[in-house]
Amino acid sequence: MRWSRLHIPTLRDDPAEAEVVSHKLLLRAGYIRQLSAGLFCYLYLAKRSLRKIERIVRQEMDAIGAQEIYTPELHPADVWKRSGRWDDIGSDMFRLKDRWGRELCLGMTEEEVVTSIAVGELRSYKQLPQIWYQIQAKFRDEPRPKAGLMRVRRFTMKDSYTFDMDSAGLDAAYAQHYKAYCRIFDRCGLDYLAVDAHSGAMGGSESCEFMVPSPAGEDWLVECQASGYKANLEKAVANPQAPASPDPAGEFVPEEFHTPGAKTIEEVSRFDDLPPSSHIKALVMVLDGDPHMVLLRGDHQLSETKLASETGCRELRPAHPEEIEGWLGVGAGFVGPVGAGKVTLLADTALKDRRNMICGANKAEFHLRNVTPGRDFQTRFVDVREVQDGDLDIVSGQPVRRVKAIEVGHIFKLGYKYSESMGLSVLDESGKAVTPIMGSYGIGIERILTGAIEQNHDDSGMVLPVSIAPFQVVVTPVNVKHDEQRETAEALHRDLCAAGVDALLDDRPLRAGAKFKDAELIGIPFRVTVGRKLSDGLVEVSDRKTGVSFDATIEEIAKSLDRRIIEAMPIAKAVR
RNA sequence: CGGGGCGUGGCGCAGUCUGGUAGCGCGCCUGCUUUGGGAGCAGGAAGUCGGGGGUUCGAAUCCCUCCGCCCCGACCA
Repeated sequence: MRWSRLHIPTLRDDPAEAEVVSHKLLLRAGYIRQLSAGLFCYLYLAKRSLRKIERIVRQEMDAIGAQEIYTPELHPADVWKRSGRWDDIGSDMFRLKDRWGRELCLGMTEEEVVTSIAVGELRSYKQLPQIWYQIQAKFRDEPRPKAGLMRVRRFTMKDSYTFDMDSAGLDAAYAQHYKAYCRIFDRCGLDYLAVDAHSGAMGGSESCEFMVPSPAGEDWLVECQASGYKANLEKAVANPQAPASPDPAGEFVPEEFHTPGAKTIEEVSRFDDLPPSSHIKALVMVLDGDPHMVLLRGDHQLSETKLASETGCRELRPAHPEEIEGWLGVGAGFVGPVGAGKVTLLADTALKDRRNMICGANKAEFHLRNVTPGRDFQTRFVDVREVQDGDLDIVSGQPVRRVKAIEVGHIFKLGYKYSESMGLSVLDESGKAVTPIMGSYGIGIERILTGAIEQNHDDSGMVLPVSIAPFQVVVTPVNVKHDEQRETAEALHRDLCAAGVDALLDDRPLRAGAKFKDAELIGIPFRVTVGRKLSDGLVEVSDRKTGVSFDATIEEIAKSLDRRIIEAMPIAKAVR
């Protein structure tokens, strides 16, 4: 391709609306343009790069025997009603009506559609297992699209679905996907982690997220290097650090003390000289309409995700101030478990075996000291605490740390949720109807590009892995008016393309500096400069990542570049 | 949905407080010079100042209203 004929609108300045690196660079390098909040147009470079990512994904999916299919992005409401998710999913789903008033939605995931196909097609155990996948647009009406391609309302997803006769079959399909995903992310040059994850609205028993550590990420994962433990913060477990001061020994009776104006743990601890870890934090939450008081150690944070999965509730929110007043007769700052009346108590496991703690007295301006869980109030103990930096790993006892990351893939063991609700069944060897067990597996195609940019950039621009860069090589004649330089560059470019190298010819009539800057900005891994050394029969090859350059003769260049590209190509490593 | 910010040629911004008919840098076009790290000179094109309404002799500027975008929070498969 000749750069002079391409539309690659690079910008010198960072667009004002971009905050995160990948967003800035995608705009500046002329990869994307925004159409509206969370909606982006992909220009030529982005499209090329995404196509390369998709190609890797296809190769690895095909390699595990998955079959590529396509289903429409527009779904009739009917299939979603059959699984129950038409009502379960709220305003995240784009819903619309056709001219007859029939309800439709834009697909945000395809379990329902794929299962409905399976219902019509699969009859016999002989047809199983099946792995179906597609690479297709998904739509989510995000409350807040942000950070360029990171969180958008339309994105490209590789989603696959497996159907098996039994859980051993599902385990195998899940393991196959796990391995394929590792190979995909390795080959895309990502530094990633596979973490234990929460299944959320997808349902199912087990799930694993593929996370790319990056400060720009929106998810947290928890990792212990000593034991290799890795989990999404929503699911992570660890032992809390010991309380900052030991509980007072002895059998004391709860006793009120005056704490005027002290509503937060911080403020109350000024009255009692005890650290937050000696306090009980009481949060009034509404779970499916019912009042609950969730008790945590004063220095701990509630994980709403854990609370939801521990209680199995569908809807969860903090109580409004008026509700708290109504149920407990006092404002939020002074509520506590002792004498909480009809409000259901739930305590975090970190409060088990603690004694003589501080908590709200359910009386304005008063707190209680010497409160011992299990003696002064009865409750169920559940793990609803968000893991903190420095907590101790369950297995190794070593500290864990929290890391920000971008989710690029997620694999789920779905179980029977969709096959059962939608009536999928096949006959087994004995002629008995059996409900197949399903799995579902997703990859965010654009997030691979985003993650790669976040992890690979410098002050000059993107430094893309050669496997997903829009071009592998750019051939740059320093001065196109110089006939010999121009002709040599054109010939080189032709030879490279003929040799299977994905090369771009920068034949624009610009000064060399401007061309170098642009090539660096858009992240082409190698540059061949045809310039003054041509009189000695030499051209210069420079490596975008290291900045290192070397001279090569024109005769050798195709071969030596080919070798460099192969060496630089990220390869699938051993499965982690 | 709550809080904050912004909206002026393609991009980045000034001008708004204090009303007087739009400016700077980059980019773009033409010519000449230049040509290995975002060239120089000369000439030029390009703006419903987000939309609508109002106040005023006069509105980018003041008032009302609507829209859009970004950030924080809530939410999130």
